[in-house]
Amino acid sequence: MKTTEHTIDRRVARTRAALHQALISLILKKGYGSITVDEICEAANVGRSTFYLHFTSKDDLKQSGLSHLRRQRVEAAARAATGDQGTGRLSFSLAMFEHARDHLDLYRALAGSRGGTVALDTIRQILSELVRAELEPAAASSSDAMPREFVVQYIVGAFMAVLTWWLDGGAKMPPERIDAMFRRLAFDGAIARNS
Amino acid sequence: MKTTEHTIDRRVARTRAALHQALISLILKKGYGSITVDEICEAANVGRSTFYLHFTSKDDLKQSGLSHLRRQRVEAAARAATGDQGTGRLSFSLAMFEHARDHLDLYRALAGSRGGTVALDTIRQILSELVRAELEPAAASSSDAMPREFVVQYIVGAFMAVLTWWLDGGAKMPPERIDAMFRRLAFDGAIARNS
DNA sequence: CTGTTATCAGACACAATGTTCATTTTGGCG
DNA sequence: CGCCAAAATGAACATTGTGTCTGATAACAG
Repeated sequence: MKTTEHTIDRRVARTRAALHQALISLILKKGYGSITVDEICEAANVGRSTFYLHFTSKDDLKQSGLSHLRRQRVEAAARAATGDQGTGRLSFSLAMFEHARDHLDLYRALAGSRGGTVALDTIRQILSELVRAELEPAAASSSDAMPREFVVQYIVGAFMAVLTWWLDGGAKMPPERIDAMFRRLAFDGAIARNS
Repeated sequence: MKTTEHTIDRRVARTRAALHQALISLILKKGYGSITVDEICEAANVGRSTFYLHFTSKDDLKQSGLSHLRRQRVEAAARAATGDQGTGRLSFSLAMFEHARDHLDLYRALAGSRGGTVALDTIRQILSELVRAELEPAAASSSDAMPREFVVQYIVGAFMAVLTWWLDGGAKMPPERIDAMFRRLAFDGAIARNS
């Protein structure tokens, strides 16, 4: 036997990369739902049988791409949380906006109004973990019987909506600006009290 | 010719109702994505050719159901806005939670974690219109260059997330309670300021 | 009752999925 | 370089779901 070691054959690396790239470019072009496996293969110049050699379905391909992202985000959050605490809480937010700016196409495919359900749900899940972890120490703050999970869902929902809006609009504002606005609403409330 | 009047043949009414009902019950059972037209027809006891006599596709059936909802919600919002202003702003919120409680199955199918993309997007759209309209008069409040649309997306995103969470958990808390928590976060902020 | 209209079952063409197999490339390594 | 195991290929195939169309049957409205 040669080496099944943990080095990856260049051929599989190229094939997988081509397929991933083809997918996100197709999502941007025509939305996730209507893409067929044939189209992905043609766009990636890969035989259809080869596709099924690596992934079991279109969704599998997508999920595979998302697992990378999950690892990256969790690491980044760990760094942000320990590093500078000057940002107060919600340390994930700025890092996320910046990461999105640096990989615009990827994020537009994943969290843009195109892209469908799967990615959104996964990202939501990742963020929920991060926020939940951040809220953990502040257990005392949620005093009057407000379930912690409620707050988590509220924040993550708001963040995702804002992120999607920013991406769909072309991500023109700088990440710092969006982040500042998001934190402002999260800390001080979104609506001015009437009286 | 008889009458094409505006009265609807009983057979048509029964068929359509059966199909709509079958759809939401199937969504609850196995999620929207994997449902086939065949299954819908069998569940509704309707011939497949008859299905295509009324709707062009699965999505068409879903959209048709949503258009009812849209009309209802817009009317309800109009009533709530003019009626009692005692609730402050965000008058749509309580009405929505109550309506959801009264039609639990429907809402669990549309906004639960099952149900997929189409419904969520439509509901988000409806809510955006309502919030946008409510924010209109308070134009002055968003003083320092915070785009109004940003606030709209933030609020709607947070609301949808909270609604979904409540529904997926079985909608155990009373609407008033959820509503109060939502308003609290929206008005006073979700995170306690550090210092 | 009568004519209109909805429903039905079944057959059809079509598109996409996922599997299998024999054959050809190609990257890794001695 | 030259070997060979692993990867890629294209073609064929069975399967499932879609959407259309037919002629026959049943149910409604007047």
